[in-house]
Amino acid sequence: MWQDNEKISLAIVDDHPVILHGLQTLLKDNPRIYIAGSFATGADFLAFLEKKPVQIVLLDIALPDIHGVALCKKIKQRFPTTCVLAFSNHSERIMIFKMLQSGASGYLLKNISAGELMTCISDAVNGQITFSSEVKQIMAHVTPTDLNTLPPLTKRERQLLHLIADGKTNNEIAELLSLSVLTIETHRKNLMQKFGVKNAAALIKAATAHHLL
Amino acid sequence: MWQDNEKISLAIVDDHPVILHGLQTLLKDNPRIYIAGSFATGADFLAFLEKKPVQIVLLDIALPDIHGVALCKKIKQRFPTTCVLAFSNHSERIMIFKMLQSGASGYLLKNISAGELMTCISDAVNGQITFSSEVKQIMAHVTPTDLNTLPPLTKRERQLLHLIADGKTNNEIAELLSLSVLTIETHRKNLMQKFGVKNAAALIKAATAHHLL
DNA sequence: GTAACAATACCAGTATCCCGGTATTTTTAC
DNA sequence: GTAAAAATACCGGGATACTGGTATTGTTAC
Repeated sequence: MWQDNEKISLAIVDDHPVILHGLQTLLKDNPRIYIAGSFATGADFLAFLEKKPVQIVLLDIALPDIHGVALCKKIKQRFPTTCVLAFSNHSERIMIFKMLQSGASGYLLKNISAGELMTCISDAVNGQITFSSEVKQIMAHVTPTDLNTLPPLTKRERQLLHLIADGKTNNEIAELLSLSVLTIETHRKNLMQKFGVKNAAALIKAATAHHLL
Repeated sequence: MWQDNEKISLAIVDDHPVILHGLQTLLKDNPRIYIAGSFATGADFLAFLEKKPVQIVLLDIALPDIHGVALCKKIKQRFPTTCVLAFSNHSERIMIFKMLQSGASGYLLKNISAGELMTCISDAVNGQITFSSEVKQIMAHVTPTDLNTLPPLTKRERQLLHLIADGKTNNEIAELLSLSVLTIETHRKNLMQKFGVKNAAALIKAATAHHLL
């Protein structure tokens, strides 16, 4: 258990002023927390960290300059003792695990309650992995889409995916790219194999589910 | 111009505690604003309005009990003088216009700055339609998808859409629904006509763009 | 009750796709 | 520099989809 008399030094990184103020309000009256700073960009926060490390940071994933996953990695590389708590609207399972994989100590959705927020912060500072209740539910419910890990697509395949989605026929695509129709057929075949589907309609649906269109 | 000495009476409806606190913090120090109440559900707010009308309400669109568009209509029906400012994360053009259509005085995205928020509130109270800067941009950029208004689909067509997206062939669908293959072909043909596409792949893409899958 | 629409069904012909292979040439990565 | 991966290309045949019609029978809405 965390027992120190000192306050927990905490930083907030979020480019939404409303969220920023909300978090500050919820946290500033807490006697155990000291808000070391609030930042709207990843660069600002990294620069600050160099001068003044903090114990824990509430990190939005959608930042203007850098993706939350990348920022989290950077933070943990340079400051392994700083706890990163993802604080986001993204409720996709894959996002949660990407953040954890990148060293985050937990994942909170922005609809978290004040009480829960406090619990999660102290859990994280005490070295535990922690989640808001909704996140726990998301993690518990695996959908088939979550499971089927897609083999990586090649550039050509991604390109074809878009053309197929636009309703282009193999012939049209072949002409457009100055390739043999047979080549296009091969690519289309490989795409369907990778997605585990048996026609173009299902291919487009699956690709959409994987945020590839 | 709004000139009254009295403060603007304002309510907030949002089920995210962090957002709620953020708005309160940003607004409570403003001498021109009186926060009449904060609510997490549409029902709570409607009940409150009956007792104590407010001049303006900041309304989240994603509420647990009722959709923002429906709530806005109800508010404007019973209390036409109450200004509704949509306050949301939804950045889709169609959403903006649905809210305006339902009587909203403006649309703000949650990444709004403190200054902008104040400007928008006074604009709305002064009877003007108002938007946060990002919303203005969204409204200015029409995409083809926004324009093509889809003819309404029948029940059967919606059903077929899903089966086609799942990769089912006409034969499979016909068996599944105990219908003639020829009937399925007709439905599929009508679907493609309605969406203005010429094959199943494009159909699924278009349907997805219209949030129908 | 009647007009409009939805749902059903039919047909013939063509276009396109999908499957099962195999195989060569570039590119990329260590 | 060499091994792996990507991109290219080929083939035949069967399956499926798409086009362009028409037409009958429920079902709703005024």
